[in-house]
Amino acid sequence: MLESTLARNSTTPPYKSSCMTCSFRELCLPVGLEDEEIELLGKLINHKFKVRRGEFLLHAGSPFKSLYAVKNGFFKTSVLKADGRQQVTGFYMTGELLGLDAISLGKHAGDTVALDDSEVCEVPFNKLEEIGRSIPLLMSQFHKIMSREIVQDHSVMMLLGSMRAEERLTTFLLNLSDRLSKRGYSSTSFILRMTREEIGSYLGLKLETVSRSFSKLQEEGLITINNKHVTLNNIDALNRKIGDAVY
Amino acid sequence: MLESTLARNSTTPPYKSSCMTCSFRELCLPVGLEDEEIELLGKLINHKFKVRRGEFLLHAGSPFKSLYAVKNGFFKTSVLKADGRQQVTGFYMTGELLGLDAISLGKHAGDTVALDDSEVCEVPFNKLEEIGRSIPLLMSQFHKIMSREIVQDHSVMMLLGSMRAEERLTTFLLNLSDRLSKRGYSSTSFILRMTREEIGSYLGLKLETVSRSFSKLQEEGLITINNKHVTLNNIDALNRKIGDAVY
DNA sequence: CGGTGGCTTGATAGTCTTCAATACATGTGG
DNA sequence: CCACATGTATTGAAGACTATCAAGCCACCG
Repeated sequence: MLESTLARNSTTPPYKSSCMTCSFRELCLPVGLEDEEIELLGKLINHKFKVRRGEFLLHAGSPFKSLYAVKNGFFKTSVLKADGRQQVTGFYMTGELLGLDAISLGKHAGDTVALDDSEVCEVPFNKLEEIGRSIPLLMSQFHKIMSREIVQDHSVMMLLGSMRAEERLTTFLLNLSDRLSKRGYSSTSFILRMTREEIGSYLGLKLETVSRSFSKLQEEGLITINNKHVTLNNIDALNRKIGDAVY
Repeated sequence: MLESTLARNSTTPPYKSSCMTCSFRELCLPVGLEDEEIELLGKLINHKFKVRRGEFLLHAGSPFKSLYAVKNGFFKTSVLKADGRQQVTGFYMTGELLGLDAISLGKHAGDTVALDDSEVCEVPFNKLEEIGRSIPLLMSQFHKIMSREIVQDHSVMMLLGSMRAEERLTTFLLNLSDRLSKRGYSSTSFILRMTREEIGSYLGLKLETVSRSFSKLQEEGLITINNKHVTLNNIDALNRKIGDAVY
């Protein structure tokens, strides 16, 4: 809190806005904007803060004021089930927007927790809507991002509704691989930031089933798994594994 | 096509716009708008057409140009799975917006089919974004609708990920009941517009399991089911059935 | 009124969960 | 820096739930 207040009050050096210099602007809200427009957007983001591993960014029920763009790091979102346990609804990495589900009810439906030391850019939502009126492309990009969230949720629904354990896990790994490669990381070798239980919660499986499925994929030679370190040995074969899924 | 062209060219009588006279404007895009603003919105909607039971409103892959507000009737949306079969992703009734998932990719991800004789209002999306700039509340309402879609998808994900057959079906029935009552219909007695197979596809179950779950709920005295006609005999008990779901 | 698609119900098989025991990893305090 | 504690992961065996296969029934439409 103190830190951010200081940051806001300190005179900004003759320096491009935060969005302008962000290496991930091609993945985030600024997509397609002119330089001056990105400057404007950057001025919205007067809070930019760190969230350490295990810390909450957002609590269920807290009032909605801002969206949060992930600058770096990794987050999970979860909602509270009737029985008191959490269900993971998504994992978020660099350039992705957190808090979209809160717009409708004016409060956050679930918790958002950092799974790795992270940094986020706070985007006050009323201001985003405000400057969106003068920057049509920004508004369009925002709509595309919301729509993308819906599309992704639909594909998760498809996964949960019609795939079995191994296929779900394979889909999950390929999705991570794809998103990581878009951000300049290896598509074949990466670290899982979440636990087996969190993966299971997201995929509608018990942690033991996740573990067994990992082992099975490894036996088949498709992946190598060592604790949290995964290597995809044959992405084509993994893709075929999903495509062939005939029920 | 011909019909709509005629409609557009014909001189409109001295008459309130379509949204202004629509009895469902409190459920739709006009929520919270002033009369003049609703007039403006109404002018966007120059297409308003019928879709008969079984007919397609939208085809997977077709280019995205408009959203469609359901004026009356009932729709299902579905996406094509890798194995060539369809998975139902949602059911839509009066006042709900169709096509939100197409914004991101510029084309429709799945099919939209009428399950009952229906009527929709076509909302050209570029024009919606355009007049949204001068009507902030319209834009806000649109954002809330998109966000609501995300929230709903998350609750379906929760359902698919952690509930068993009877609980899923109960949740589904209560959801229908709630939405119908908001539209002035009975919350305890209604007709299912979809088949057991479509319900199953949506809930991640086989049609036989849906049928068995219906029978089970009936044996327990919670519902009465007669083909497509359902009566909820004890909504409180049904709610408890979900709330108690401890895994 | 027959046909077709939709629905119900039974028996069996497959998949995932549950319960349980063990092993491993990480991080904290001595 | 090591030891221990706790959280995390693997694996086995038994049980629960849903899918599958199959037969018959029912409703609706032409």
